[in-house]
Amino acid sequence: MKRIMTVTLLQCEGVKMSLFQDLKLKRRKVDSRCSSDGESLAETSSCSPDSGSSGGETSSCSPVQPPASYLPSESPRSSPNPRPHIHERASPDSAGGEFGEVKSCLDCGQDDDTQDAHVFDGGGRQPVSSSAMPRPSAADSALHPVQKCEDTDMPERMSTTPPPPDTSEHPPEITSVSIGTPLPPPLVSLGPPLSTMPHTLSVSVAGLSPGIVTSAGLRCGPPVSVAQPYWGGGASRINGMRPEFISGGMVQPTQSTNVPSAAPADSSRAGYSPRLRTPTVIMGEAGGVKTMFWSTPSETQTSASQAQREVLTQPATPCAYGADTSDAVRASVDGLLTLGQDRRGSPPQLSPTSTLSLSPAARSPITHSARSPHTHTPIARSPYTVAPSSPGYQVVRCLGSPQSSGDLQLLHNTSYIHSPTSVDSQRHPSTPLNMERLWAGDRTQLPHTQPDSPAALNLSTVGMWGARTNSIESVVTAPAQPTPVEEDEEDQPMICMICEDRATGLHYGIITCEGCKGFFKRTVQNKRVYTCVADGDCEITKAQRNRCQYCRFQKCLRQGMVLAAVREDRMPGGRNSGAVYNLYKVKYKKKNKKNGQIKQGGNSPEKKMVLDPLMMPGTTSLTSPSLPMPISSPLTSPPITSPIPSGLNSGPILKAALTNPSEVAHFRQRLDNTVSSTRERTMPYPVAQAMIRMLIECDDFEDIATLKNLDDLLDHKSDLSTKLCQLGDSISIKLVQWTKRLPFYQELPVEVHTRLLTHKWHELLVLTTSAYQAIYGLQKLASRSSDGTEAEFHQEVSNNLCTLQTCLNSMMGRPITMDQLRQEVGVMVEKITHVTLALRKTKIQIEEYVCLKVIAMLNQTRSSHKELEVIQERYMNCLRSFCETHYPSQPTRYQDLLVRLPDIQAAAAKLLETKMLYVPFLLNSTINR
DNA sequence: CTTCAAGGCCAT
DNA sequence: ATGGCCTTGAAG
Repeated sequence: MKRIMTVTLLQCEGVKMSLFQDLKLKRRKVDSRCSSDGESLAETSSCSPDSGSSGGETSSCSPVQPPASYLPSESPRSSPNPRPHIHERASPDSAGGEFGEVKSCLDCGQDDDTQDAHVFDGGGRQPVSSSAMPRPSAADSALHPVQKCEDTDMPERMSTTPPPPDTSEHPPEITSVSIGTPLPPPLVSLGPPLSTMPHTLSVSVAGLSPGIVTSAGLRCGPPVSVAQPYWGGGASRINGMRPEFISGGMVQPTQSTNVPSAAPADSSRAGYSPRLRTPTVIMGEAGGVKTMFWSTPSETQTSASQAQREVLTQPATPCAYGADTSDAVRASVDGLLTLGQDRRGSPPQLSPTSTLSLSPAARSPITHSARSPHTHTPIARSPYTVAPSSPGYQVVRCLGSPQSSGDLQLLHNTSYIHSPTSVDSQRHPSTPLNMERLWAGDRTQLPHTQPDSPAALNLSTVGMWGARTNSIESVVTAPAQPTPVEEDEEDQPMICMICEDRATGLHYGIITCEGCKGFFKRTVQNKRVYTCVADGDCEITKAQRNRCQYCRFQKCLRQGMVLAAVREDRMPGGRNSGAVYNLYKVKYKKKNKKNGQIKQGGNSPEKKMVLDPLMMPGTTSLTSPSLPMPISSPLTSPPITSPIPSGLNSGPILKAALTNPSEVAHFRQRLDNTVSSTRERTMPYPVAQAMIRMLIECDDFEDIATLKNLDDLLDHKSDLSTKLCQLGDSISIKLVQWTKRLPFYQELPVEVHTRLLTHKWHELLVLTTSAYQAIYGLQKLASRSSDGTEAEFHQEVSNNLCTLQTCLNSMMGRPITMDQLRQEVGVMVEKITHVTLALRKTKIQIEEYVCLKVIAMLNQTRSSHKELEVIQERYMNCLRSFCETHYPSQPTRYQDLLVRLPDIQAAAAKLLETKMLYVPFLLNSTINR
């Protein structure tokens, strides 16, 4: 409680809520443990009737059945305060919302809903509500990091916003970066030193005019000078944001040679001339709002410093976080976007080379000529696009939330679904399921890592849904010929994916009947143990489903039913936590026949199932109006002959199951016929190899994953906030540089890159650092084998915490107890370690890492962007090609890698939550010590 | 408000 | 033990 109170002083509602949720979660975990224990006890003491069953229950156990647990139905419900469902893993999005959640004006606190619309509306337009956007001048900012309030002239400033720069001559550049990292409340308990982790780390990386390799010196923005004051009671925070969160080139360049951005700390003193108006990138997270955006030069700096000036002069408020912070963020965005970066409308005339030669990117050992922009595969011409029906595509589509961990598992399982015939589809040899071990916690025998926590879910279902979507899309894209399936989709009953009985909805992740739903629930709740008297491949149909519980349950798992969806606390009603529910939540999205027509001109009504919260229409790239030509069209290749990865797509079947049960068998047959042809659609390895090579060249792996100035960071005698600012600068700069070097950089508008980095930078961070640890960490720990066991995990976590403790002790100059550490960063370290170990176990290669990184970045959470999908598919195909070529004996390697993305998201979310961005770097950097 | 996926009830 | 039907309650 004390903690809550303390934090409340610093937080706005969003943050407070987060903390409360956190506490509730912890409480719930305790409860769950109790419940579990109680259940176990009950287990051993009685041979249970069904849960909550009052009468008529026999006490007979199921075959070879140990006593099943029995939790009196009234036990959890009799509680006056039933345990609420806590979202185990708050998604980054849900944590604080996106820009759209910003409610009030940065300066006056007035509501300003109008800002939402133009945050990322393509750029180039003047935000109607931009009057709220402070527009500091770069020079002012540089000279007067803290200035008086001048918010009264805001409207005027806005009205005088210069027109968008001529992008044909000077395309927007990413040269200035800020990382906003609001002080994490939990850090309060770690004491002042850590609390000096600045809200915002900023850096301006100036660039000269295109084509000129400039002094890419970095300037660590105001953070250094203003960091400290802002922590004291938040007096100097404006809306919870440190002023420097808006930054821009501010200082005169002190040199004209390249300054290695690899050492931002060293180069941070280098400044830039105000005349070198460069775009600003603001990246970070404030009050739950992730921020990262950049803008064109002049305005950026002007608005940045202006904003900073005003931010600094805002009256202190005890409620400095949350929406207000978001205001600042959005205000900045507005201001930045005011500059007009609509490259969509006016394609950049400059070569990417000239663009890339700007800023610190120029210091890259990689010459841009080596990555000629001309080698970029045009979006619309890429012949190597992954069909939305592909497993990887579906997997990634489902990665919107960090909770989607286990969801991908079905990618492996679906091979079963892919079986040739109706009968075969249910009968298959499989690894025997040891249910005793399963209930004891051994989830390894589950169809590829079905998660055992609510936070990690089974994606299989999602994948199938996605496939179904594809199927629907296939129909949709043939507007003139709506199929019968489409026509009476709504009237058709659903069929159970387990027994083909009439389904009643989505249960525990898949479409099932009430019977299979109940069966699965009882089995899990009571931890029943079944055995099969035959050979474990009994056919499960409506008529025979009760003949073999073992095979029925096995099929439940195989088809993707999620263990974690069965609530431990038996809380009725409501929705599952996002951690569980989002993974398989599906929605029908009916588009208005007239207004919601398919972009491509489809005339038929579209009934589309999308994954929520991704809310991605999931349409194929062909539906993108911006694409001059179709990429891979279901029209040209009917649904059934479309590239369906072998054994990995049950979409058509599910689609049929949901819409027209009579077609199920037919679909199965047709699916089977196409299985053999899927490989032929794989991207030729030489092509993939070339593309991967380009990615590797883009990625200065070690540079981005480690700290060059670790010793300096660990020296507590120097200003910690400065060092952290520098670290933040370094991170953001490297990410921006990486983005700009990407082969497809020019294929997307700047605002899209902005959005991507805004939402993904922390995931990229986790992936990079974890992959680095996975690849190089073990080399340093030669004695340790990577067996992926629990013991190894705990050992690794423990080691990492020790490492952190040592580092923090050194950084802060005072001891931090392990308890403190565990409390504040324990979960985060665990999650990161989990990712690291998983990647290590897979023995991830750098080729795979670079592909994953791009895939992760391009993964969309809410909106749909066809170009992104196309590019993402391209690299997914690359990855698959690489995996298939180099690891033919590991048919699931591709999926194994993709399934790490949800874990990465989860870890990244936690990283954001703790705001201790330096942690993974500390862990990485110590590898070499 | 509606939706819908949880859990519960209880006849079989 | 099963499964049809009901209640619940978070999410939208």
